[in-house]
Amino acid sequence: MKDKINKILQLSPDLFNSFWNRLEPESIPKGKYYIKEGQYSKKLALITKGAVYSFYSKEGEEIIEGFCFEGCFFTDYPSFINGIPSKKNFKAIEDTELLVISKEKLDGLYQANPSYERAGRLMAEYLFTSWEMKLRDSIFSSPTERYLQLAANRKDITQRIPQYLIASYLNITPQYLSQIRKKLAENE
Amino acid sequence: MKDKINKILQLSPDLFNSFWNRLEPESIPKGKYYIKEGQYSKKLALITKGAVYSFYSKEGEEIIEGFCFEGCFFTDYPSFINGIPSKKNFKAIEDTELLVISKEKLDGLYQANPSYERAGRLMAEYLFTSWEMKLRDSIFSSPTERYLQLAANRKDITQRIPQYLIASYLNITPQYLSQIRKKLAENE
DNA sequence: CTATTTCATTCAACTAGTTTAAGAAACACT
DNA sequence: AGTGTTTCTTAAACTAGTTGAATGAAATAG
Repeated sequence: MKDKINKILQLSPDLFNSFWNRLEPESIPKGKYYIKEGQYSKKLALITKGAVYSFYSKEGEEIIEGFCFEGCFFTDYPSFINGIPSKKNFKAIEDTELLVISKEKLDGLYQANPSYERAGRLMAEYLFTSWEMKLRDSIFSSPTERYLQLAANRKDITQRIPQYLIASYLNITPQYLSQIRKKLAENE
Repeated sequence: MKDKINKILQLSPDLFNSFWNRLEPESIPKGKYYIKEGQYSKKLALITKGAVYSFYSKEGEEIIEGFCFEGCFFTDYPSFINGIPSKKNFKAIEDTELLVISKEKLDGLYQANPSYERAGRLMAEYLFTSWEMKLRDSIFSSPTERYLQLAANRKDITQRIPQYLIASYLNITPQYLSQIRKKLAENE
């Protein structure tokens, strides 16, 4: 996992370890919130075990934005970066173990060594470009197509996550997802 | 305009000027492409005059992602950052004047001074967070609501941009936008 | 200043996705 | 095991948004 992460950050082994040693363990029990909308997200969290999903709430409904599994960093970036209240929520799907670093400590690293500045830039660029791809995908493809892609490329999601959450992620009702699955099964 | 830009980049006056002096003028005539999908986007461009829009093409249709006006930086970021072919197009809506910097020169700056590294990070973070807001907006609001927001907050768009492009931006057909406008006008 | 193309509107028929409501299946808990 | 709870499926009625075709208005070219 460390290797996978440093592929993005491109830090020297020493600097990477120094970053890693500043991470502190936390845990979230299944079904519990880690961040609620309105709160300030002051920590960057890495999942070492478990799964978390992020969602907006609209009229009591959860509108799921994404899922995070082992090896994935998450935080509410607008809140973390700009110090504004978070507009979304993060909740554990399973019992989850984290390694976290506070905004202050991270800023400390940025100032301590330009390599961290660079790592921060690479991270933001990485997030930004993956974001673009997600947006493109959601514009381009119908729910059926997106479900097919998910089933093909993201077994981690389709196998670990209940269907009504997947429906919310695809931005459709569970009933409609059921209908899609039925049609796909018929055409086998 | 310079002030507005350096509010994001947070460079010292000297470093900002040094960056600014590396920019080179280019121009795009109305209706012409600046980047076509499949090409490599190797420059970051700032609009000093005119307007540009970016779009994906799907079965011959243009699906508009966004508009850029004076003071706005644009490039295909995934292509620019990761050196992959661009998946979208950029075309001038009006005769447009640019200031551009190549990826190589920008990387040169990053290496020359950590302040640029920091500016790059701030830029990527800024883009990333505005992206999130755009995505949230498009998930949350109906086309009618989004049109109302546009009409209220983005006169630059509704006044300068033809309606069929706005429809594409809202991800609806021009016919439906017409219908929306009619209904809104009736309820005045 | 007319001819041509491009843009905006209207309408009717259609399709994709929602809603409501009900039953079936899986799960959790003494 | 059996009972309550949560998840998944099915179906019918509905709504939002599309398609296609026709019409008029505006911009552009020659």
